[in-house]
Amino acid sequence: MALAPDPRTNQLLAALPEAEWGRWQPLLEPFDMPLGHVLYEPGSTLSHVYFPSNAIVSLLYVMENGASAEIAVVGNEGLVGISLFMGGESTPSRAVVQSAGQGFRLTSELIKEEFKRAPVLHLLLRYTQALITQMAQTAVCNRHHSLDQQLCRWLLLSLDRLQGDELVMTQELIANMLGVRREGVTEGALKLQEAGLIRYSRGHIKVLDRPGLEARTCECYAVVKREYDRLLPSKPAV
Amino acid sequence: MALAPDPRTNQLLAALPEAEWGRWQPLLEPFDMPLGHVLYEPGSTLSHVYFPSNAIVSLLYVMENGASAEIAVVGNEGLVGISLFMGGESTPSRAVVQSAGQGFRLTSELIKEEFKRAPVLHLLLRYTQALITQMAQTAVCNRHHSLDQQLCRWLLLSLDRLQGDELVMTQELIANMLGVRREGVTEGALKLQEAGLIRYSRGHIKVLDRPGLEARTCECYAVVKREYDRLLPSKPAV
DNA sequence: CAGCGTGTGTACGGTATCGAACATACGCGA
DNA sequence: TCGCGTATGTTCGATACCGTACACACGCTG
Repeated sequence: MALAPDPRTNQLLAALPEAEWGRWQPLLEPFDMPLGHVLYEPGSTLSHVYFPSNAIVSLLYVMENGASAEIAVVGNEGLVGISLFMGGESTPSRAVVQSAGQGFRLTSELIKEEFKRAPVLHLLLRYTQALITQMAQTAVCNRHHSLDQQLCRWLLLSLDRLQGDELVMTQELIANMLGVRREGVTEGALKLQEAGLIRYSRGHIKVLDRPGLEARTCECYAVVKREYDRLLPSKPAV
Repeated sequence: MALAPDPRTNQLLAALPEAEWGRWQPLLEPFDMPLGHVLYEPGSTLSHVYFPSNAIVSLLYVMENGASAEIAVVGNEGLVGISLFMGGESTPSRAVVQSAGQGFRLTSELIKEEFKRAPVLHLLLRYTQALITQMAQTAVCNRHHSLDQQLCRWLLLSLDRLQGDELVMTQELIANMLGVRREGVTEGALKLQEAGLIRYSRGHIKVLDRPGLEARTCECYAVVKREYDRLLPSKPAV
């Protein structure tokens, strides 16, 4: 209903070099962003990238039980849909308009055109997206899950990054990583040991029952692992 | 001391197309990663990107009071130093070897060579890095700061993304964003209103004393804002 | 202007984690 | 083999937040 604002209200569009701006300007489509409108759902393939002019969009992660946490906010300083040019096409999060307004959008084909020229980038950008997922999930996990669950998640993530089933790591250090007290890690580790899932002693942790850990952790571990597997298949690229 | 492992133990290097691999192989420098070694400090300009072979590196955010939280873990599935090719050169976090091992590294000049070809990318990648900072800081804030502080942070971040001093936003929605109960937001908002910092009524929040909010929030707001300002100066690029 | 829905205020016990203080115990090095 | 340093275990009260339940009250709509 409202008049389309100046596209260059968006600071990213405003910062475009003139050559690119000339190319993009005719392709930008004005787009209305009413409160609550969902720009993308977790896992869906994005059709556009969105440049808010005067709207705010929340990147939200919704957990299996329905609880949610905002991962980040995007306003006229940015864009919604980085996974399109990161190479992942989708993300595990949802984008919801949190404050109504207008913006502009560009089709996925056009934004991807801009990346055709740089072949190596894609690999690094895909990795970056996986890393971003890990960060986002860390935020969610910090908010919603118990220390015990987070400990399991942490052990599994670390294990995935090593060969073998043993970690050299004191509980004090783990506590630093998780941002909790050492005593809390001690109690959690005790429970895991009593359950026969791990065995540890003075800085050496041996994982005896990996599926058991996976059963005790929260969904966060699986979300991160799935994204790494999806974005970084172990085969060399063609 | 140990023999340098196969560079392609690192899955990113393994996934490189043969053409790139041929270019990179002679340039990769074997690199030892002893426990506790710091690959980069917050704010420092990176000299290399690191590809762990059998080590684990933690991306750690250390707060002003010394408390810390891990943002992400990197092992042989990835690399340390994305800010180099993201364009930001540095990050507010620290990278510490969490599990000793070896890896390879590439100088910043070489990795940046790979990006010379794609001019537009830089803008988008710089924005991405700012967004990543926001996510990381969200994780830290979730772990360490009070609901009251997080509420102030959230109001300020939202305000920065709008014009004016008013938000149209119910406490229920804010609670969803922060991942807390609605009642908690009510109590926090009450305190802010009683302190004369905001005034609100039925979904309309007016900010009366912005500096007052900044004084009440945690360092997280400033960290994020500083990174956005640094990475995305409002002037159009040349 | 009457009524109802939505947004806000309040109160309760329950619990996970904190902060601090201290007890034990493994295992390396002298 | 003896000690000492570092790693782990245990306890305590304090507190921030949760889950639930319910009361109030603004303002839109009929």
